[in-house]
Amino acid sequence: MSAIAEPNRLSIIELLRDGPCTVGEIAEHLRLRQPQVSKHLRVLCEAKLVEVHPMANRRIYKLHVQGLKEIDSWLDSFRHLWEDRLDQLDDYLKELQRKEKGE
Amino acid sequence: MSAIAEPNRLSIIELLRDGPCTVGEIAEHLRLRQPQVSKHLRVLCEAKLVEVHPMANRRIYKLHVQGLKEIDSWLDSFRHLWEDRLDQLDDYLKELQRKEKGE
DNA sequence: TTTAAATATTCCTTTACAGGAATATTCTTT
DNA sequence: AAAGAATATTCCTGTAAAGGAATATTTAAA
Repeated sequence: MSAIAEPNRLSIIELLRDGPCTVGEIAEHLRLRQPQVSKHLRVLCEAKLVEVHPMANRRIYKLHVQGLKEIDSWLDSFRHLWEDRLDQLDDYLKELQRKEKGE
Repeated sequence: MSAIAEPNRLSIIELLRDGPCTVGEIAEHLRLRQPQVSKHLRVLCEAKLVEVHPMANRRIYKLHVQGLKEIDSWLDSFRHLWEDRLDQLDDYLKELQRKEKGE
């Protein structure tokens, strides 16, 4: 998760949403220097959020669907919060009162 | 996004998934010291991922649905990647070839 | 085979931030 | 009012990591 915390890396991910890119293209679009882009891509690769396809001289980067799916399935465990309309706070307060009486 | 990058904060979020908690309870469950928990909660609050409900002596924290929804809707823009079965790489390679012939 | 392009890596410096310890604040209880 | 919970804040220190500059590496082109 910390991989997409860095703003420039988030931008890279969002840029790649529109399709694969080479390192140079990314650097140009985001107005970053090539070495930094390479470094960020390295981190994103290790986080399985991006994958490389060496093609002759260049290296084409694209989103790694697997990694994004994992974030999605993590969010899944929270979805009930806004689908069900249960008010957790009320329940908690009642629970609290119950405990305090018990003491 | 950087709010949930920190491991302890991620744990807090996951703990609150099961319902509201007071600062002390969080500290106890996660084996963290109270001041650190307060600091993390501050960050999570500012990120709109968590909300406070002062209740007498204590402060009850719970998930802020809005913030989680925003992450979810951000992910929405990527969902077509694994729903449609389009191979972006092939398209990009063809595009690349086209450009190189043009030069 | 030398040169040039595209990308990766290394080293250095600076900065952001997490944790620890101590203290301040707020509210309750006696 | 005083004492004691529960929580927040401040100050300090160490460390991880991002950016800059220079350099190495790989592959294509001449």
